[in-house]
Amino acid sequence: MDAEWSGDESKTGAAGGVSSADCPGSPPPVSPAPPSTSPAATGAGRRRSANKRVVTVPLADVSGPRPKGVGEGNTPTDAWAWRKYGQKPIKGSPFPRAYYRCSSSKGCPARKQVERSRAEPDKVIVTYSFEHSHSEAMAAARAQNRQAPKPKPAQPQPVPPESSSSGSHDVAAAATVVCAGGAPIAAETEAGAEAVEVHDEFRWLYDGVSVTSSASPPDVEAADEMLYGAMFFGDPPAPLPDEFGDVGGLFDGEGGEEDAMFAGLGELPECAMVFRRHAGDGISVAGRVK
DNA sequence: CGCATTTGACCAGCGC
DNA sequence: GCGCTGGTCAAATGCG
Repeated sequence: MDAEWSGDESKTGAAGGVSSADCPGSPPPVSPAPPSTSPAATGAGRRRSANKRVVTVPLADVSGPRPKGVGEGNTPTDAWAWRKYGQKPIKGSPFPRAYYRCSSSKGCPARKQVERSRAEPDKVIVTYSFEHSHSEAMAAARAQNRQAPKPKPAQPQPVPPESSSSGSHDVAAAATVVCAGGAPIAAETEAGAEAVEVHDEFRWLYDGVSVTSSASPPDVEAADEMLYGAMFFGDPPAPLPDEFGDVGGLFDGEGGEEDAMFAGLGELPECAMVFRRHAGDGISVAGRVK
């Protein structure tokens, strides 16, 4: 399913089976019964087996014009305020994974991971973990606080926080699953919010690797070019897109492919600050990771 | 001045 | 038991 709580996400190599979590067409039974926000995954207990909800979103949907000024995870449409606290290259995936935590409330355990689907570069996978321990209003207020001063509308879809049942809602529950074809399986009230939310989330994805392989829709490519033309499409002589396009398929396999993938990265001139460090990690993969 | 993002290092879980 | 990978923390830097 698109949204599902996976008890274990061990070394499945990034969003391993997530890719399959596309939109089969069935509405995400986002059961409001989230796994008790166990203390797991809290600093001390870095639990990878923590319950998580995986949501796949088509990049096409998020390739829209991102309002500048909006933080990575601090989206205008998302009532929740997310703060990026880490990013790491995932083995088996050409794309890094970004870690966000709810900044709306101090002790809010809500977290989410955003990564681009390796199988489907035109899709991104958002993994939600834990629920928010505060009301959405709080988040909204906070978010607005920072966005209000912004002269630019930057709000394609001002999702009224009230739309969603306030109170103790977990992002996961509100998580919306959008179909790959761009067909939003809109399920919850925050459907739009979720979809749009990703917009910002994926900024790094674009920055990291403008993967718009041939599989990605033209608009995506255009967006990439527009957004990162100077960074990737303008500087790098090598056709990265194709590279990753192949990579996507290569990854279906595994093992040696990784090397190939990283080898490709190595070709990247100075692609991206994101890769600046990935290069190190990634390249190390050939010999020693981390 | 405050907040968010970025980056490096460290820790812990999981697989072999 | 060892090694690998993922996840989180903390410090530094940049921007609003």
